[in-house]
Parts: sequence; C-alpha cells; structure tokens
Amino acid sequence: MAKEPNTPLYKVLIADLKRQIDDGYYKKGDLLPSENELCKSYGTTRPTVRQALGELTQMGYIIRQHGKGSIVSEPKNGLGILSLKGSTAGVGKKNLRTEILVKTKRIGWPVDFPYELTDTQREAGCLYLARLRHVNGLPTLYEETYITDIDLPRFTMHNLAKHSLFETLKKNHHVEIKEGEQKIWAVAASKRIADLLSIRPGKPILHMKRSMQTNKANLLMYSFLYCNTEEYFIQDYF
Amino acid sequence: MAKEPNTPLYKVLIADLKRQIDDGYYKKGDLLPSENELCKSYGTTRPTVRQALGELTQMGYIIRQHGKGSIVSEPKNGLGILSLKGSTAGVGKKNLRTEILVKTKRIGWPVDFPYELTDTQREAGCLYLARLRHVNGLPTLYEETYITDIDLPRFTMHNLAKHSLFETLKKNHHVEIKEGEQKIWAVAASKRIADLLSIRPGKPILHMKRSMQTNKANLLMYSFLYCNTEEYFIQDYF
DNA sequence: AAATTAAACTTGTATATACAAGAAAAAATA
DNA sequence: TATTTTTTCTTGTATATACAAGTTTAATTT
Repeated sequence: MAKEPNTPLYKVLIADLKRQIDDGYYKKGDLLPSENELCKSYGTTRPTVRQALGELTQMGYIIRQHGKGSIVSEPKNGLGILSLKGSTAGVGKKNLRTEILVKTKRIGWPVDFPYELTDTQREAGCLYLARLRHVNGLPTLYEETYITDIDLPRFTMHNLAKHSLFETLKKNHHVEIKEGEQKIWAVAASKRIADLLSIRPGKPILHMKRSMQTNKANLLMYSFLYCNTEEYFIQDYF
Repeated sequence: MAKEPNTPLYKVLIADLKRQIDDGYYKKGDLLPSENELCKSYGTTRPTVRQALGELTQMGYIIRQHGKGSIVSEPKNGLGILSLKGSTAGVGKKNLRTEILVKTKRIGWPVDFPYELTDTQREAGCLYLARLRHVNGLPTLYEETYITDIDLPRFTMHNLAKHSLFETLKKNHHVEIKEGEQKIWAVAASKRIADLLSIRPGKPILHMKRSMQTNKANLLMYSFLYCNTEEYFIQDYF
C-alpha cells in the first residue's frame, strides 16, 4: 500500500512541508527554508518549489514576504471544513467522531434538487449519504451528500466513518475536488434539524449549500450542511 | 489618472480576462483562448499565462480541464464578500449602497479586542470605521473594521462609501490583502444589531470575524460582520 | 559610536524550452 | 457505415536561467 509512484514532485513537497507544519516541526512565525535551499534538498528548480509554496500559501499554511521568506501561519482549529483542498485540519482528529445516519445508497435525484443538472448527470443517477459529526461528543454538524453515480463501482462498500469522504474518493476512485462554490445562511433550526443536533427548534444554525466539481467531467458532488455554532465555529483561510 | 506603468504582465492578463468575463463577452461554459493563443496575443510565454489562469481559477472565474481548456464558470451573485482577492463581484453594483455609520477615525485598540496584537501594532494604534451595506434598499450587512495605523497618512479623508475599502488601500497606499482567516457563526441578533439591520431581535444572523494580512509587515486589518441572510446570502468560491 | 553605503541574501516576474498526458478531431481500417 | 487508430490540440509538470525588487546583514564612512 505504498504511495503512488508518479506523484508530481511539487505535490510531494506540499505534503512534506504540510506534515512538518502539522507536526509542529515548523511553528507559527518560523521561516521555512528559502526557495533555493528547498531546490537543493529536493534536487529541483525554483518554479517547481514555487508551485508548492504557492499552493501552501493558498491553503493558509504559510504567507510569503518579498525579500524575507515563507512564514508559517496560524495553526488550524475550528471546524475547518471549508478548506477542502488542504486536508481536514479540523479540531483535532481525536475529538471528531463521524456517525453515519444513512449509509451510501443509490437513489434518483430529488425532484426539488436546488442545483441544475445535466442530462448526463440525470441518467447516471446519484449516491446519497447522510452523516452527523460529533465534536467532543456533541452533535455539531449534519451533512447530506449527493454524488453523481459515474465511474464509482462498489463505492457503497467503503467505510466513510473512519476515512474522510474525500480521501476515499481520491484513493479508491482517483476523484479529486477541483473547484467549488458555497452559499451560506444563518437560519432558525427546524424541528428535524434541531432533533438531529440535540438543540432547541428555532435556535440559530449555520446552513450551507455547496457544489463541487471534480477532475472527472460529469462527476459533480453536492452537500447540504447544518452546523451548530454554539460551541464551535466554521473557519477557513484565503 | 492612468494605471500604473509597472503592472506585471500576468496581472494585466488577469484584469483583461476578468473584465471580459464580467462584461459577458465570455459566458458561462465558454472556452477561453488556449494558453498558446494567449501567449501570441500578449507576446509572452506559457508560464506567465499560466500564472494568470491559475489565479483566475482560484478566484472562481474559470475551471481548467486537462486536455480541453479553460472553461468560464458561474457568473457571480450573492454577497460575494468572501472572495476578497477577486473584486467585489457581489450582487451587482447598482443595487449596493454603502452607508458610513462611523467615519474613519483614529482610536486606541479596544481592550477586549479578540485578536492578538504585536507591540508594533499596539504602538501604532488603529483606524476604525463602521459601515452598513444596503442591498436593494434593505440594510443587509453591518461591518466594523479596524486597520493598524501604519503608513496611512490622510487615510481618513477618502470617501469609502463610493470606493471599496480595498481599492482605496491599494490605489492610494499600495496596501494589498495577501492572506486572511475567517470564523463564522450563526447567532441570534442582539438588540443593537437588530436595530441596525431593521430586524427582530433574536433573529438568526450570520456573524463573521476576519483577520487579514497585507503586503506591509505590521499592517493587519480586522473586520467584524453581521449579515441578515433572509433575502440574500453569502457566497464564495474555492 | 552612529549613520550611511554596499553586499548578500530573500521572493517576484519573466523568458525559453521540453516532454507527459488527457481530449477531441481526423484519418485509416474493418 | 461503424469502429479503431492516428494525429493534433489542449493543459500538466519540469528544467534552466535571468533580472528586478524587498529585506537583512556586513562593511564602510562620517
């Protein structure tokens, strides 16, 4: 179960530096090795190193200062679900438990689905699953996911409680999120959502609708989230 | 009042393509000219063109498909305040009116300021302003902004109702946002916020705290937002 | 000793080029 | 005609290099 051999060098660099930051080897405020030093270490050239540093910048791991260097930024906390491309940083994996409320199953697209679907998508149908995430035992985030059912044989077998949905898609089906859009509202909790999150109906709840495009043309994913932000909050970086 | 002469070529490309997409010359689903065609048009090479396309991708204007090309994405709507780096796409400028509730003034940092401040920042003090944004006449977003008062002479003179705060900082003070972090909650409207947004106290409100780093080392900005998402919503792209 | 200048770093922008790999169109084949 | 193969066009990854410009350190000058 080794890693893929053909991983682009710049992605290796991203993974390495990210891990070292996550592990605390580089701490907030530290300077990363300069671009030229990284070039030597990895036997490559500046454009490649810069591509990696550019993505780490976008992921919120570092900020770069002209003439000075790449400075490690804040460690992550909060429910970092918005930063899709950069792992599930989150609140610390130990405190996060994912409960599957509806196991992955094949359904037709809901008639009142709020996003426009192509003919190809309609024909393909979709996979549906519903999860409830607990943070330190507290039910905090309810999420319904719809995935276009294209090129995903035996997908329903995977255990999505242990592994992240995105990791599963990547490792087992080579599907990666490329682009996405999200809409955010503050709403009053309905009876159903209030029951799921163990809160009082009418309590303010964060509601999000997200659509995500992948590296496979017609394989779009959608998720609808309801988050109790009493104890925790949503966080992201730009 | 012409544009700066030393604008990097890739930024010119970004601005040109962005304008053409905003103007509707390229519509959703269209293919942009290929990288090589853009090279010819602008008399440059692929890395430069790719830098521009990469940033447009990050801004949500296009998605790129290997072997096919750069596809124009969704037109923007919603209150696009999260997509800082890519202009105030927003709900359409005609429908957006900004009311200044507190004109820019120099104050000391609040004692209960929720972010950590460096000594340099404390010494510098801060500029404060408060704005209320109306969408189609409806008070929708209340925003308080704190800016570290470094290298910003005569800043208080600018008219922030007409021009975007970020545009003013860029054009008049060469300050650009580089990085940022935001936290999001759904909260019940307090009496004060309810009055400002002309809603019932207790109504669910989107609350955000954002901190932003700029190209000047100690010049950090902070803003605290309260948004009524009854009629409109917050949208962003990743 | 203090202020200025110069040098040695850093990242930012850019050119020129090469080959790999995905997608679509054209050509060849059954 | 329908299918397969080839070609062409696209973006993805990478090397090698050059100079500009911001920051810090060291050397020089006052």
